[in-house]
Amino acid sequence: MRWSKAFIPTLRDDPTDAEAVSHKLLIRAAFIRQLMAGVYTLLPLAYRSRRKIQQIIEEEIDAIGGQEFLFPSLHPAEIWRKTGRLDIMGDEMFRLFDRKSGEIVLGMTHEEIFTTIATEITSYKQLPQIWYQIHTKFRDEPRPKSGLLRVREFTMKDSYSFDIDQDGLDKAFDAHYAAYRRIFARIGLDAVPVEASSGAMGGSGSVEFMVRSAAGEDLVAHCPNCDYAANVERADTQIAAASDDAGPDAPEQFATPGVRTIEDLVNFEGGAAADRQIKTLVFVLDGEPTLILMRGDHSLQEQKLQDHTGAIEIRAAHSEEILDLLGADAGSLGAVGVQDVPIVADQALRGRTNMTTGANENDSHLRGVSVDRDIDVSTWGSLREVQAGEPCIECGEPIDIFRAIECGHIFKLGTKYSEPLGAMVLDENGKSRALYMGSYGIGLERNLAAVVETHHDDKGIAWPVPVAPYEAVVTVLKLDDDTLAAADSVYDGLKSAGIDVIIDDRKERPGVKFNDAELIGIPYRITVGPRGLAEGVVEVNDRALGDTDTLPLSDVVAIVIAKVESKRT
RNA sequence: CGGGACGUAGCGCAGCUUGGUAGCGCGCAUCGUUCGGGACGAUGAGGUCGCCGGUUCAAAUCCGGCCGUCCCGACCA
Repeated sequence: MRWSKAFIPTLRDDPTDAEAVSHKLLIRAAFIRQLMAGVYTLLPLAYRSRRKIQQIIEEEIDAIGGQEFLFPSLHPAEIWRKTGRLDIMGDEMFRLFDRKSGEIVLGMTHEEIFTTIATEITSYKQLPQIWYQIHTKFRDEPRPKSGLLRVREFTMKDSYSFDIDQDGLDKAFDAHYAAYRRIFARIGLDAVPVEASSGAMGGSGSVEFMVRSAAGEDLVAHCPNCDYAANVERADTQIAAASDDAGPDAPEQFATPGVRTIEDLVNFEGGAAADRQIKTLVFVLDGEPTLILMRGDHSLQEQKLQDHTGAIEIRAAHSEEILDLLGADAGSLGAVGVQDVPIVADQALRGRTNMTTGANENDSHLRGVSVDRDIDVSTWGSLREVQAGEPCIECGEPIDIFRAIECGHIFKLGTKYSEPLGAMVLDENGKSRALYMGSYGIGLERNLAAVVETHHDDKGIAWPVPVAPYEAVVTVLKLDDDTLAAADSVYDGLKSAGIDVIIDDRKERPGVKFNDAELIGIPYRITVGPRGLAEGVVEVNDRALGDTDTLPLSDVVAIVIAKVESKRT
């Protein structure tokens, strides 16, 4: 490619709004343009990089026996209704109607649709199968943000495994786990596998691949000692042994004027320490008001509550609903004596005695509450969010928590989709059995942005060679016949060796060319100028290291080829 | 869904308070000088001021509605 003919409209002004670094750089360096909220055009540079990510993914999924398909994005709503996910997905699913008023949805994932073809698997002899596609997904995110990191239309590699039993599923899952580790390593991402919640996907287990980054939207609990890692939506917590005194025979009500928060009650004369308080939250789970009880110093993890209860729609109750239900405002709520409302309690409250909680009367609390004696708990669960510094569930050492970008997610689905959709096969005994399925996803553009988040400096992007839009740029410093001829010989030599190379033949000053190449992040720059040519040399600059070597013109092609090939994965 | 801000040339912005027919920087075009780390001069092209309505002799500016975009929150009662 000749830069003078390429569409690379490099900008030099930053967008005003502070956002993810990758977003700013991808805009400034002419990789992407926004079309509307959460929808982006990939310009040629970005598309080149995305295709390389795609190529790596295809190689690795093919290597574990994957077969590539192309499924439609338009789905009949009916199929989603069959598995119940038309409702579960809610507003996140784009919906439209065709000319016959037929209800259509845009695919946000493809478990149902792949399963329509999987019904054609009829015998255990055809198993196992791994099927995948790389295609567009549509998700009407409530709040798209951070450029390519959270969007409404994006490309996903989604694969699905079909097996006769759990053992087969485990093998397919492990194969994907290994393939994903190779994919992220090749792309240049340091992705940590972590235990995760399965959320709306359902199933028995899942692992997310997390890349540490300040721009990430997920929080990962990680133990530096034993390497335990889990999304905080899922991370287990240790239960500290409590040594409460028995307290009185019955709760005692006492006046607490103006006390509204846990903190207030800690500081109130005759109040209680935070870990001796019961925090009462009101949530509406699928329309049903429910009390959630937490220890005063603990935070509810909503995803854990959702996973525990199986609720689809979950929200905090409004203040009027709370008043209506319990007769008091938030700040004075409690579960003592509450009979007609489900009560979900965190396991940290099990067996606790002599606790303090709200009395369901404004400006009034109860002390001497024994949980087992005084509260009619419906179910117990692990509901609280793990905090940095608390003991690791595996080894007891203090854990740390870091922000991360979810770059891949793999699920064991079991028969959740095959049963309602009738994807059955006959086993060796002629018995009909539902397929065991797994699903496995990687968001390509998010991975592209994650690479930029983790590979940049004050000059711009520094692409790893395997995903760089161009592996090398030949920068021509002066457009005279001799310099151009020398530069063209380098360019042709690299190109014919299969190097992705671009020649910067623009009529620009050298400084502009250097800065643009660095902003865009091309890994190797070969600088060809009259000054060097007089000595028979050119320069090779390494974008990531910042090093510059001076090399004989006659050797430079072979050396750059060797450099590039050593970095390809 | 709640709160806040913004929408003016390809991009980044000023002008609006106090209404009088639109400007700055970058970029773009032409010419000249320069040119191994974001050059300079001259000339020039480019705008339905988000959309609709209202007030007014007159609206980018004031009022109302709508649309769009961004940010914060979505919990700790």
